[in-house]
Amino acid sequence: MADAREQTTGLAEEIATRLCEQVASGALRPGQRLFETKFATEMEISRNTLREAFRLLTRDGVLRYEPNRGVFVAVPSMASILDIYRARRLIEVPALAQAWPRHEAVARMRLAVDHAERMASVLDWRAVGSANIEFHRAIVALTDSPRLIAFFARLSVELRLAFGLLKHPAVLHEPYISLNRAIVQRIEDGDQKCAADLLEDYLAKSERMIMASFARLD
Amino acid sequence: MADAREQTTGLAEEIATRLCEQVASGALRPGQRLFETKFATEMEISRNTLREAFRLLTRDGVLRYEPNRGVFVAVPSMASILDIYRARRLIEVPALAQAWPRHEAVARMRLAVDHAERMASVLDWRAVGSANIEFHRAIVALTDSPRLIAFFARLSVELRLAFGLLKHPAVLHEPYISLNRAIVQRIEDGDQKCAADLLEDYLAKSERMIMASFARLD
DNA sequence: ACCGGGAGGATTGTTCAACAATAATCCTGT
DNA sequence: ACAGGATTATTGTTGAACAATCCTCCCGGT
Repeated sequence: MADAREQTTGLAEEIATRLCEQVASGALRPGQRLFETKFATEMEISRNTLREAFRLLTRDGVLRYEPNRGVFVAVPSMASILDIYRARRLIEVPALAQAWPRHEAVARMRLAVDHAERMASVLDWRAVGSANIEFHRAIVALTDSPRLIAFFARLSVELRLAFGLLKHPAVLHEPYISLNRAIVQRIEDGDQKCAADLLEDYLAKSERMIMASFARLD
Repeated sequence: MADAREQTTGLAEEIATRLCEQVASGALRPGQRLFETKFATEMEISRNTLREAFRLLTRDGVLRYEPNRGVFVAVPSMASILDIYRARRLIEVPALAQAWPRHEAVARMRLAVDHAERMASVLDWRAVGSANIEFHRAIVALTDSPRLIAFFARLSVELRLAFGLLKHPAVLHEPYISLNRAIVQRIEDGDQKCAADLLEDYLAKSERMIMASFARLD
């Protein structure tokens, strides 16, 4: 979502991606109410344009409308986490299983892992989380399917939202770097089957972990 | 997309679904330009509200923005058809393979097949097409996954758009009714594996057919 | 006849101001 | 303490305005 786009596409979309980034980065917290007038003046745009941006993000599941009360940052639930992981399994595993080892997205995967490792060495765990998500986007990019890629982009924004809800200790992201490294290694070696199996493990482990963190919340 | 929603959700969304229905029903043809002032006055809403609706539908892939020229009804290409069928396979086949035979969506599948047959007997082929798509939505509903269901709803709108582009002979929809009947029968009998195989055949056949029709166009 | 280049009109992009409708808050009288 | 009504804040929707951009068509030069 919050990636390559823009140009002259229009102010509303630009605002939408900016808001999306703020949500993903944690500047806007889940459940927070977004007042139209306040944000419009802050971002120096008109209320109408802001409303267009809100509509966009509502469609993406980043924001939530309440009929006559306004928009709020979406708050992820256990049910939504389960749903997201289910969809992830459905998309990512076949994507990896049918991967062409010399697809350009493999390089993206490698870059994402490297970046995650660098960020981990500086203890910037939020950046590690972003890099890990970029890794999985690269996996989906292996399919060359615009619709699957767009769908997954939405899922990943929602996922970042959920991560933002949790406390951010190293344990949330650090263990997965080496797993990702193993996966990309297998793909580069041409062993898609094994890579897909590893990914399945990854997803199971990650899902369990995030659910457990969630349960420890409220 | 153009289904259960509404209530007090807001005028823009209501307009969006109405436009979406018009697109799906063929009242708005692919490639057609949508003038803001014209539609705003016709539908008796303000231009601002209409623009919000446009933004919504752009996100769904129903409309297309061209920077300083306006919005157009999206026109499906061969590439998009291929992409849609790829995503359909990825989602529908596992959905069916893991189906619980007494899931309520099975009844929806049965109803859709019955309806398609009735419409075929009256030679209303557009309605047959809609019923067939409803059948496949019901398949995805077997997953109980809100995100997959929403994603598939988008795909199905795009698909209807593509059908609208084609000439509408019986051959486009009629052969698939009996295939659908066979699939729902297998599910009711608890033979998911066989149902999934049948679905795979269905999709392959349907894709070949639509691609051939497409090639015969321009 | 052909081509370049404005002039003018149409349409979008964005803003602003206004008001009705609804929800939240506060105040008051018991 | 609390029910109920008045007040305020916010959203929902509209209309008008103006700049920016694109399209068309006409005109003049070669």
